[in-house]
Amino acid sequence: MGRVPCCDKDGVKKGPWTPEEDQLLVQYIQKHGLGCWRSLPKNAGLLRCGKSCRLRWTNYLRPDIKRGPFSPAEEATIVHLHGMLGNNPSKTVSVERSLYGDKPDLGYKRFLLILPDIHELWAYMASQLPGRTDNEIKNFWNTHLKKRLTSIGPKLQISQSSSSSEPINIKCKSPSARHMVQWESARVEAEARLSKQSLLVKPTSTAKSHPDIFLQLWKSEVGETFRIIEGKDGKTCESLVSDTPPAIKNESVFLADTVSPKPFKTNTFIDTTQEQEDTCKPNEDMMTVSDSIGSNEFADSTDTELKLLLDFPGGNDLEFIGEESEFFQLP
DNA sequence: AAATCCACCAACCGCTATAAT
DNA sequence: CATTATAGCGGTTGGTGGATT
Repeated sequence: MGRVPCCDKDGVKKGPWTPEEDQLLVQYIQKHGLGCWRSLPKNAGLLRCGKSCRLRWTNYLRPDIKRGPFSPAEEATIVHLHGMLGNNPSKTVSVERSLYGDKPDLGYKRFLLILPDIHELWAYMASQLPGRTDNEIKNFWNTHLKKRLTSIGPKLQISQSSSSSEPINIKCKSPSARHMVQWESARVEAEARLSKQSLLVKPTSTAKSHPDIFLQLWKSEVGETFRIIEGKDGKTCESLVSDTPPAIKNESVFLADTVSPKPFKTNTFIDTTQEQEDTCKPNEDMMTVSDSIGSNEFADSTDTELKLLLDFPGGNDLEFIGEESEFFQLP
């Protein structure tokens, strides 16, 4: 029963590929096209397993791969997506909303507008950066961007007193950097809270089968801050969603303008003491809400050192997303 | 000049979902 | 339906080359 083995493990070469092996692989694929990786090594005269051939082709030999350094725009995209999504592979967004019993409302759909349908982070980033592979992006993040973000950490002025119970004061001049830090803080915090709650609350069958962390986020305080946002004209988010398909890009940009400032303030204080005490009060606001930031504030960026990494043309955090229509497909 | 350190990145590993038998 | 291979993913490792001591 089942399939025959893909290749016998004995006699399979490992390690770096030689130019001769590359040539054999490329020539074979050019002649026969992409097909069964299992039979490819034998047919191409390679002493490699099919998996190794596939990886070599996917990550290095593919003709549409863009080599060379990442452009600032590519860097910014990676940083921004990583800031929004993190790199936890468990953050799977399911499109099968019917699984959840309670039907998500329109506000939730809007919430998801800025959270693309991610199944795999690096693969998704690769899909947003034509010519780049997930492996390349992952390497670039691990060796360059993570380090740079760490090194500029002090410039974000995320100060924390000696007591861990003191509030974390985020003072970041760049609106986009602020937005990213704020979102990441909220996301991490919400995850921590959900994690704590999952330990405190008896697991139910429905809770166990709740794989969508974004739905949980939406139902948490973070989502709350999105749900209760008032638009510029005083309407709520939900009320802004029409039944007819909107001009997605414009609406989403507007969403970014209205949503990002409201839940957070310029100096966002996240009271960790309060957080520890409030783990069983999911409905209380955990964010200090202020109206001190509006879309106008996006014009006052002076944080040039962060700008390259974190900002986008036009000063709108999510404007770059507008270039990719895939972002705005409703789940 | 030799030894050591460090950054980079290709390749591997282990895992999961899906497809084939 | 059960079993097993395959494809594809994120995380990690290890070789290589340049920089520093």
